Amino acid sequence: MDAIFEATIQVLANDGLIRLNTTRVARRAGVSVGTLYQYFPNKQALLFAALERHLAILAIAIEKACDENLHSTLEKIADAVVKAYLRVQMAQAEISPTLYRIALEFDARELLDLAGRRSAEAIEAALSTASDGRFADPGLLARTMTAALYGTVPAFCHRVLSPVDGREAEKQLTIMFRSYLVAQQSGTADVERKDANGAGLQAG
Amino acid sequence: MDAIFEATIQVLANDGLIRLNTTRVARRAGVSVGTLYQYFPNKQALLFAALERHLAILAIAIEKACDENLHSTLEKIADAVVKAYLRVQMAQAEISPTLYRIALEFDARELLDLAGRRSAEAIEAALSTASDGRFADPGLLARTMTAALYGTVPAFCHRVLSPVDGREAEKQLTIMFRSYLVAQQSGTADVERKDANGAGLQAG
Amino acid sequence: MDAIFEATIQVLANDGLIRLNTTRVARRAGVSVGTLYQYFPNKQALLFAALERHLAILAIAIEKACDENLHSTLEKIADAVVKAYLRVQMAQAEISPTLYRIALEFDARELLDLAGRRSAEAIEAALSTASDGRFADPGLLARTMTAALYGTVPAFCHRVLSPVDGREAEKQLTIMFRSYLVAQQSGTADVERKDANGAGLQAG
Amino acid sequence: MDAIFEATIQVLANDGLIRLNTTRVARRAGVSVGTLYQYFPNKQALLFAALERHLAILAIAIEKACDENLHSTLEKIADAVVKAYLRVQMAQAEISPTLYRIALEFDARELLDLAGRRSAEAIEAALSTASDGRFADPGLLARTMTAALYGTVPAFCHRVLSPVDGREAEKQLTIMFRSYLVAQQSGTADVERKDANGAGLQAG
DNA sequence: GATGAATGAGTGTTCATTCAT
DNA sequence: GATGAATGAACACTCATTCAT
Repeated sequence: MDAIFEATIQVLANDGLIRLNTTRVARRAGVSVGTLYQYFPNKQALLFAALERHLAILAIAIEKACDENLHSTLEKIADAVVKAYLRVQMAQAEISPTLYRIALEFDARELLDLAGRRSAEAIEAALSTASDGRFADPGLLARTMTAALYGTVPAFCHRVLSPVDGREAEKQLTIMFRSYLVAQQSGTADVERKDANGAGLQAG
Repeated sequence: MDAIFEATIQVLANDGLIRLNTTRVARRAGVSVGTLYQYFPNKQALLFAALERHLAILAIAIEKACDENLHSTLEKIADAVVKAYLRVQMAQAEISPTLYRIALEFDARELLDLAGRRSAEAIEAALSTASDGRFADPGLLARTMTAALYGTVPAFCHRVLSPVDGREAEKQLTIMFRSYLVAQQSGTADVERKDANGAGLQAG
Repeated sequence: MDAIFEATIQVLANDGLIRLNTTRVARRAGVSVGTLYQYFPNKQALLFAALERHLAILAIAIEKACDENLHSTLEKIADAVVKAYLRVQMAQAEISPTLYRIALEFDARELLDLAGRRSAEAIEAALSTASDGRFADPGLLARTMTAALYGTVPAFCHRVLSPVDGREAEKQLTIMFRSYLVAQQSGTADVERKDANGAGLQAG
Repeated sequence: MDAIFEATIQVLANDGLIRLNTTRVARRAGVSVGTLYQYFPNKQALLFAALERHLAILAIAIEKACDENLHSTLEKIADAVVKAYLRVQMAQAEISPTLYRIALEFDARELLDLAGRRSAEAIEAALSTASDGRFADPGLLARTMTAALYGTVPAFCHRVLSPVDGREAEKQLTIMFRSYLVAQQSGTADVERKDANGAGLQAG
């Protein structure tokens, strides 16, 4: 039932994870607990579904941004990726910290990995076709960027709720990503020279 | 009792946050629940104490790294900060994701803010005395770096457990930080030009 | 569930207030604790409900006695009120002291006030229509009588359990009430002459 | 230790019976729990001691009032007894309801009986020597008066805290007691004629 | 005699899950 | 398929009492 699903999100936003229980979700959805358990085997499944959808929205946004920037410049790619990610996070600011709590509370490694992999692949595709640069290992860069993006933002997004602060975050992150890409491309950093073919961060 | 404290960390590492309850912690510490409650007023206080200690160790490590790199080059500062942060996180890899779960579960904003502020101030001091560069707003850079560091690593550190992966993470993060600092200093990024006096990310 | 309600009364009578706990009540009612908490939000509510019912029975008994004695003589009114009150108390002799313990343990002032007010109003109505007397302030008398009745009996009813002792109590109380009413009506008491318009005891 | 005893009264007045625990009492007395348990075998003994003292003060006050009114008139005896009882209750208004809670909570029948018996005996002595009346059974009257006094007042004294209300209570009770005595003496009440030699209320 | 840290049974309350209707 | 009453294990926390120092 889609109503149950919506109710989960609403309860999460209004009452928080601790006060979320199956009865409350069912009541909000206008059904009985029994019905809820006919659609979701248990509470965890319910929460995972909510997290899964949030991550899917995120991945789709990044994929779209990358698709629209194939054959574009590095600058534009970096800008688009950061902007796309932050747009979604800001729009779901109410629940996204809670969703990350779910990811930690239960072991949602797979879910995070999947979303991370989709994003990293999309970014890699964009970087590989960039009009103004080539990389030894675009996949490494893509995974690192994804890790930084998925890691940095949510941990702080409960502190970056206002549009103003969100804007600042976007600018600084954009600068960081752009300069990272440029640094890796030109190969001027000592460290990079030695380790360009390392595994990098696992995106996810 | 220090045994209670140690037991909390152990239970957190072995059983996870959901399965952590006061009785279990007490039993592991070899004392009774009553004794536990003589040292900690409630469960939250117990968990906050664990988180607080972890964050203090982090902040101290970064402060030390910065103090040792006053009047140093930007490269060395970036290297030292990243290395210091990761050293601590890798050493506490078992529990640090769980500790961050605590921070989300209960509202530990203050604790995080304090640690973030200490780190940002130390980094700012180092950047301000850098031998090879001046910044319009070193505080902004310091806060952004802190945010990126504190945000990126813990969300993924349960995935970056092995020393090998830890090394890779260190390299990529170092490149990112170095190039970010250089980009901000030289002022070549379009975005930066427009927004150099923005407030940036709130570190914490 | 009515079984839960009955069980509360039984546990109160057999084990006393200190040994009454939700689990015991539930077991006695033949249900689980969870079920109990579906009908009563918490322990206090459970106990208040028991007290409330007892007080309602009392108030109804007095109201009925007064209604049946409108336009009757003072003697008959006094007799009827005392008899009605004592009938109920004797019938619930097992639990009524315990119920008063509840009233003291938690703050049940409102509940007591309500029952007292109902009784006082009924008595006032009867006194006002008495065929053989007029009073300056029938409300004052009614409130004082209520206070004396509600106060005197329960504090001692665990000592006045047997029908024999109950009978004695009834006689003495009846004499006291009758003579009080007569004294107030004829105005022969010195004290009364000075204070006939005082506020009297708050019934409840 | 007398300090422990005082502390019990204070904690009872400030924190109430529910929040009274041995540790708190000991701390307030400036001693350790261990010391407390050297003077009182358990918590109940501690509370009984407090109740005992309160009841003793009450009994002494009534005894004194009666002693001063031997060979006096019925009116004066009634006045003196009511006044003496209320004086003590009003003076200890803060704790007396709580003390009665103790009496109900634990089984303090003996303690109450003792105080009641002392009061009843003193009243009987006064009534027996009254200059203006003789009674078939002064002991019965004395016990009934004690029961009414001990019963009526405490149940309502938490509602009759202000001196003003206390005064009103005193007046009405005095009228009731006086007229009761007069009624019994003259033997005009129908009920009384039949039952003058009944056992009456057990004073306590 | 005094101390106070340690004990652990006991309490109120919650909530995921089941299953008879 | 839908319901929601019933379940009962689990948990945070308290406090009377003990006993080694």
